[in-house]
Amino acid sequence: MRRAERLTAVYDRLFNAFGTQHWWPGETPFEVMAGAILTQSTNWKNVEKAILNLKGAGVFDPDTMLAVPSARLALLIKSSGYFNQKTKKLKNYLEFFKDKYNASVQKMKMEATATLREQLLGVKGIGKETADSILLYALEKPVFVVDAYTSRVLSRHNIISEDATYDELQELFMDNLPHDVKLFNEFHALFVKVGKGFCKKNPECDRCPLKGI
DNA sequence: GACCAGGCACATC
DNA sequence: GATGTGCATGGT
Repeated sequence: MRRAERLTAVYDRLFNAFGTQHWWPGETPFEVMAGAILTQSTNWKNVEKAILNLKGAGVFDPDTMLAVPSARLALLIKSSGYFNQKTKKLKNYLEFFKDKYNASVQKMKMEATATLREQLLGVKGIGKETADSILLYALEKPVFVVDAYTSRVLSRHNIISEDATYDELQELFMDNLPHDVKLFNEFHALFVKVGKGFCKKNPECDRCPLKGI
């Protein structure tokens, strides 16, 4: 089967099994941006607590967050783990967001995708997955987000090599699927869904919707 | 009480 | 370029 057909088959099976995932689980683009950093190597539940804390403290907007002393910010996001590192990362990002785009999502969206990605990757603490998550889920740019689940699920089902790189995986999707924001949004979310569930451990793959694909 | 979670930067070879 | 390590909480 051709690459494109194979990927479409994967998508169809996942979508038929799990349906719409309603991602990203954040209310605003800014919440997606902050969440993308906070969820690095961290369970989303722990991130939700951190975001609730930030909202509860009344500091969940770019200007206020930048002004909050790092020690206090770290305490507020404690539940998300790596809190000292993430405090720096958040502030680095917020400085960039404010300096370059006046903390305006609308202004940011007007910039070319390739330029945005370069700029995001230039922010210390923003790597490929975080940059792409912000591009797709906050700015609605057609960029495929790769993560540990994408690689795990696809390699487990012998669709890609176990040691395929981020770039290789991203190209696989970008070269073989229409650059559609809705499709990329749903597809990534479905990988997380199946990765957390049936594909987590080999034995459970018996009931995996991707079995035998 | 291990083990892992929607990464990333940095050091070292 | 590949490989190893620190960062840290909370759920299973």
